[in-house]
Amino acid sequence: MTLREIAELAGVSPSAVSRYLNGGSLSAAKYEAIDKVIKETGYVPNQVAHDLRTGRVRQVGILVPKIHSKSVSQVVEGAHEVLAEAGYMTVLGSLEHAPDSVGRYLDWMQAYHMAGAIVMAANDADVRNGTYKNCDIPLVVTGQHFKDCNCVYHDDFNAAKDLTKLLLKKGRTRIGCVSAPKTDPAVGVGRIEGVKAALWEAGFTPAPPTVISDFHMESGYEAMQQLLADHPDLDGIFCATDSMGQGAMMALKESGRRIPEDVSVVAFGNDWANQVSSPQLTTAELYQTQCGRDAASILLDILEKGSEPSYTRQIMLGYRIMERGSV
Amino acid sequence: MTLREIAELAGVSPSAVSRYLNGGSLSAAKYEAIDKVIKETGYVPNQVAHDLRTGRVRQVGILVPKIHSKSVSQVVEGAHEVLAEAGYMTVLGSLEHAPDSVGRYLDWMQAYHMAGAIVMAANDADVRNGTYKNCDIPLVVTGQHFKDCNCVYHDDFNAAKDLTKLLLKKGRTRIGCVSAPKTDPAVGVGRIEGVKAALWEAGFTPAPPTVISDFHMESGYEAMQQLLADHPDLDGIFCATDSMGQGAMMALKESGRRIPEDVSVVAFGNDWANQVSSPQLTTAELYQTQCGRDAASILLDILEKGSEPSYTRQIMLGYRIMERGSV
DNA sequence: AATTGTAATGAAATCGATTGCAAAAATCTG
DNA sequence: CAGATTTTTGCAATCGATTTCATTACAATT
Repeated sequence: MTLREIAELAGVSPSAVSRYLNGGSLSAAKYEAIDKVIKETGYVPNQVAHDLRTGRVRQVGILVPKIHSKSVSQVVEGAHEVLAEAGYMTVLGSLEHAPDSVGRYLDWMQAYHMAGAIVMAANDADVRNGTYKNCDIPLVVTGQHFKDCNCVYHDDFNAAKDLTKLLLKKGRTRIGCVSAPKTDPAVGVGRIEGVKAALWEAGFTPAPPTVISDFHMESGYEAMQQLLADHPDLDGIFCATDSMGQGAMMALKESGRRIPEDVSVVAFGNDWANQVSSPQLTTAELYQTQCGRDAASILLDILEKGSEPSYTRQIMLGYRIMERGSV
Repeated sequence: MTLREIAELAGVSPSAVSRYLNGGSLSAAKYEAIDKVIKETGYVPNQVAHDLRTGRVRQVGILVPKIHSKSVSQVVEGAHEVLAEAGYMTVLGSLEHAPDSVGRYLDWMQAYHMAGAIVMAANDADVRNGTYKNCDIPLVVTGQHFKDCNCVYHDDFNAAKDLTKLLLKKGRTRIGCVSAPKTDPAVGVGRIEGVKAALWEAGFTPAPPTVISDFHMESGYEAMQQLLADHPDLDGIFCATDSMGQGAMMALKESGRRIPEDVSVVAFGNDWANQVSSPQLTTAELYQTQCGRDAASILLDILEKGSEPSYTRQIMLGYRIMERGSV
């Protein structure tokens, strides 16, 4: 069923049908005739032809490091919510099985003339080699702060600082860290900087002993064992993510230490698992869903309100400390 | 930059450029000339125009009840993996903020002439009112079994039966259930049927006391309290999902019962939280990622191999019982 | 009744690719 | 080397919409 066929059936010109669909001056008689034919035939306009002619594609790409992860799925959910509301489709691109394909995905999205894209920046390598710059659709980066680039990110620094202050307030003075790979600037670097800042302000000058782990619970478990082997007297542990925090708690309990009597533990993410572990794990909650919503809103601002695209918008989101039994 | 401009710059006809892009007889000299111009200008063919002309859109829609959920994100991940590999984009549609819009999404996907769609059927209302039937792009339904419909689903019945047999093997004879709403045929009905079948075969004729809960931990907690109020002597609890299982364990512990000494608990889903709770929760793991992969593969079979579309394919996936401390 | 302004109408061009077809060029026969 | 065969080539039509523009119809004004 094409627009032309509808026009013939209704005895009008194609232009009239187009005006029926998109609004334009049309006599009541013709309107009715077209309406009737369309209802009868169940005609649906070909969106591809529409998009080609108008040059506007109501699709937004979202690039993520992987899909099945709490923070990622929350950001996607937030973005989808806002985009769907505004009539845009969300097109997914995951880097999990093709880690170096940010450029390929962006090319693809440009080829489709998509309205814009949201990029969850897991690492900043692509920013350094300029993948984002020479892209002629509007982009918003999430989870990481970059100069000259629309972005929505979390206050990892202060959240980590507050968690550390909480450890100090509980009388902990020998703090150790289970960190994440440095390739992730926000998680692997920013959070540890927050810890250091809190310790520095409290007068503890040497940097805290830190072991780098790779996000998983098992790896957090091993990292904790290593920390304990080198520094058996630690009494406060900062973990960069919840799963590593849970792994660390396992190692601590296994070593005979009591939480929080002997050691306090804090982590990051507010996963629901933290409520079922014993003790419950104290964490900082980041507003991931809001992050996705805000990224989408920025995009819509650029697309719909036609606001200055060269002006870069940056949004830093807050956090919430969830104090639980582990401190 | 359009194909025509490239043709002019290279001094050839548009057809030649098209042949360069899509493969077709072309002299070496012309090939080189076009290649040079394309490399210099960074030309990317307009995919929308391509799709309009060929009538083939390399996009597949995936309809989900919500995005941020373990099982959903796993299915999406599996589907995306297979689709991306085959050169298709994954377009997301979530029903969370527009519960009744399965039809609207399908219309949208048809308007875009997408290659196909994967539908995670959270409830079967849409099947009953035929939303899926009068859709002229190929569909694959996941998570639920339907006649005359491509689908990939789990063996909820036997998984639940095996979990129940495990309870029986541990000497539990007074079994209670925390179930899910009946609007979800697989989770809310199929799993309980499995429990009943196991009990029946073991000679326990009366149906087990069952309270319906709505998936969340809090609601599982309340359901368990109610079960205990009505049947204080229960010694084995079957929960239809992990989160409800964790809620149930909380209620049991709070009532002073010891797990697994006084009561055994089993649930469904193998969430990682089950490893950090104490005791660790025994569950059945379903292969959600595989479910997504299989759904995508069925679609690709229909699209690429052009296999009989009227022939419906049905795949039932297995499961794995993860026995842990809660039994 | 003549004039002016506004609303309605459809023919034709356009978006940016692909493709059938006939003509031209190159290659292969004997 | 003429003739048959195959490979290259570009013109023009096409996919299914939108949109400009010139024209017609109609109502309002003087």
